[in-house]
Amino acid sequence: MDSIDPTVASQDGLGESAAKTGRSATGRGTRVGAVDRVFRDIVNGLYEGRFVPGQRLVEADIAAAYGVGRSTVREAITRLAAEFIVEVSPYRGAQIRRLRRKEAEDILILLELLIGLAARLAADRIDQPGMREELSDAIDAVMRFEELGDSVAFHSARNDFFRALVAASGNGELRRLLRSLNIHLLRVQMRPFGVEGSPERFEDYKAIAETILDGDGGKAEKAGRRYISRVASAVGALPDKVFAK
Amino acid sequence: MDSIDPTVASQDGLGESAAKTGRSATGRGTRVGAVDRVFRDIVNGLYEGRFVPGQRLVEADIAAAYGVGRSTVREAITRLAAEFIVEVSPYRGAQIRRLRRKEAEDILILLELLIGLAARLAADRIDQPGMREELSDAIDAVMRFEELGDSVAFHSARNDFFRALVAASGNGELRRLLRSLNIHLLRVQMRPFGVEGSPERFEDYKAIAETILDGDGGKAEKAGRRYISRVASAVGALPDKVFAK
DNA sequence: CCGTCAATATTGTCTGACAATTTTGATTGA
DNA sequence: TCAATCAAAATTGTCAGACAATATTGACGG
Repeated sequence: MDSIDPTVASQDGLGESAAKTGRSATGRGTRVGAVDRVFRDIVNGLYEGRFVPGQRLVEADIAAAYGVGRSTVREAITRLAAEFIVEVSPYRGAQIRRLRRKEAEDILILLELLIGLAARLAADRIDQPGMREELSDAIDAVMRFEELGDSVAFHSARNDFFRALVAASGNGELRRLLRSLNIHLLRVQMRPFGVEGSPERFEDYKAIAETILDGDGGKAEKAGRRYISRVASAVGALPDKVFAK
Repeated sequence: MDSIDPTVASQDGLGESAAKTGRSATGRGTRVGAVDRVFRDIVNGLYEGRFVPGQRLVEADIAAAYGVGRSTVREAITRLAAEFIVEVSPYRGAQIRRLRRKEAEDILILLELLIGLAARLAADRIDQPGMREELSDAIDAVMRFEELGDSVAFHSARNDFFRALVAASGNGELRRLLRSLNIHLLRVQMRPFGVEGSPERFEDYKAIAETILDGDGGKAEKAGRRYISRVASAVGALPDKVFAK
């Protein structure tokens, strides 16, 4: 019954809001079905703290909370599992993945490579119509938070910036790949320890954006990699209790 | 009813054989359930030509063919979709993904980066116990096919080699990431055109293995990247009809 | 406090149902 | 003949209920 701490919250409001926001994974702007609604809301809930790493997802509870059938929940969980957001063990159910230190390190190694690539490709394509403007807007939005502190709005702006960056790279598979790399989890797990809000990061964001806007692929790649490498250092300095196992 | 050409073959034999072979995605050697059986058999079927890119997967047909419920099929398809092996559109079902030229190119760009990384990391860790031997065996198995022509056994040996390579890299996330990059599809779609069997490739395999066994990370990375880059050239030279859209 | 075992909870899967939507095929009009 | 139209059929999306398999819990005795 009441299984866990930050339990599946309000019955309807959340699901509804997610339903309106969402776009289908299928690509076109299709209306979202019940599975999508549940899936999205759990991912969003992760960011909003309604679900936390380690939390168990009991099918019946979720079905009741969202007012959907168990098969729908099951499909949503299957998708979460396929993206490695949850771990499923047979007859023991799903729980939100909690990264071990080694896993976080491994992810960051890959992330460094991929963000570096994204930055380089983006720089090479910056003269594509609309590209420059979009990226420029995105970085401006981020930099506006340099004075202000950490906040939900900041995280959102920074997300948008990286989304724009990856989009600018023009490599669709890269977008997919980054999604299956669990940056979600990394962020959520590290967030309470202020890895990402610190002032020096703004230097990095600025450097990435400027080198890309200059069309300098080599420097952009370096800037991208340096940023992730610094995040990795910060993560490495975190105490054991942040990580699983 | 009878919807497509290479239709879901024999009723029982395939599922059974897959069931015995399989290991669960969960990590441990758990017994596979019905969903796993279907999922695996479709992926294997791809390699064996029983399923081809573009083919439609009708839930009821598959359920009947494997003797499972539709919900089971549905879960299997959800997993296939999450790994981008099939594309699902609402109310129009799933069909095996067929790569466009651009997608294949994008994949190869990423693959070059990731195989390069895998080779470098593997070289750095080659002195880990058992590592050297495993990789050595794997490359020997591959090279044994230099004289003989292309064959199923060769593909299997080469797969084992790369699996060993990635395992040697010690980066678990890299393994996952490579899985969600659709090398499956790339291979299957290109195979009829002999991209991978050609003799020059053996030079590449040898170079990768030797540099890793020497523990030379820099050279290993280069060798890995060069190999993929050559595959990319070959793929680039293929005619349009190989690709979708 | 520790092991044993039954009661309970939860997952894995099947079946059957029905609405929503797409696809197909027949009919009609130009 | 061809194209537009519309009903019939096929297929998917979702739910509910059922039951076996397995894991977890808690009571009991030592």
